[in-house]
Amino acid sequence: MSRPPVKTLDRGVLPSLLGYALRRTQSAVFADFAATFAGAGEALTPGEFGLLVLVERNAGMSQMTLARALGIDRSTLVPILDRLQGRGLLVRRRSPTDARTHALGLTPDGLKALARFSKLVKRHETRIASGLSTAETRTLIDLLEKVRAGARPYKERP
Amino acid sequence: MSRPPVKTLDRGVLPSLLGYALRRTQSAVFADFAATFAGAGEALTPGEFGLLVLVERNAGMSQMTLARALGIDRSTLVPILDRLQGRGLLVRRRSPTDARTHALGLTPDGLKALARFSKLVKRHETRIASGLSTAETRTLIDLLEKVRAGARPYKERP
DNA sequence: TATTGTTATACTCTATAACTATA
DNA sequence: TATAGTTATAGAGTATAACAATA
Repeated sequence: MSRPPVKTLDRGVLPSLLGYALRRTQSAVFADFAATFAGAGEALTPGEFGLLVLVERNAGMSQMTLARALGIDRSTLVPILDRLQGRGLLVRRRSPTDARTHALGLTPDGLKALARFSKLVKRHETRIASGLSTAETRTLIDLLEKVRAGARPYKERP
Repeated sequence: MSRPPVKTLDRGVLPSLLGYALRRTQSAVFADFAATFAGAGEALTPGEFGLLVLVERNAGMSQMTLARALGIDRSTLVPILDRLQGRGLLVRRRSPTDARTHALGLTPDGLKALARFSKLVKRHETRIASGLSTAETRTLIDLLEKVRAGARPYKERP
């Protein structure tokens, strides 16, 4: 019945395996996020949640501004907004001051949904941090920020 | 010149923002990995590196075994192996004991490439951990493992 | 001329379902 | 009947290049 064990890259292969630990944890956390939402009959990705929060806190922002804040190309953003708009959570309004841009905003439904989503995210955050003390969680976030600071920026200046 | 500041979700929105910190750090680390390889004229993703290490350490393993170890569907694995095989790094051999399966292995070129890749990954790992002491790095990996343990598993048993 | 949003196009990663060869 | 690998297909995330509208 039992399969022979597979030698993984857990140990010995690399000095610290920080990147690997990060990837595995991130994957498990993503799965927990999805499971938390699915269990409540909702469907949302962490990226969509982040986007909605950004739009809620910066009502009227343009797609370019949002794309920059998310670190993605403006063309990538288009189908993502299409979907959220199709779900009735978000609207593109014509900016009165610059007709080239759209003023993004949440619909009343979007605001209600975001309130529900935030509760689920809190539940999710509580679960993934359940093995850690408050101090440990604080330490973890601090260390993650230090790692982020040490990583090379996305685009090297040419 | 300066753009008005965008309110992000850094603070106040959620209890701990662990998931968010994880995502941002993971993204920066991924970018550093890519930049490290691009800077050396090589191209490889963290996932491809992990796959190569797995095959090197488990020569003759089948695609199903590898897919399970990677946590992906067997159909997802096919084009990934196609590409690595197309680059001459990996081979699918017919298993002598079970003709349904392929015995995976690295080519001599694949072994040489993996040695180069491993040096680059060490360089990358050193850089991303450069802001941390050895003890902090150890702590970070331990805390990440605790988080992973607290997250719900991918598939709930039905 | 430069910027914004969109479209067209192209990869990659991911999955499910159906097919084939084998067990 | 069950398993391994493949293919067909589809959805999402990512990008670059070109285009129309507007500044």
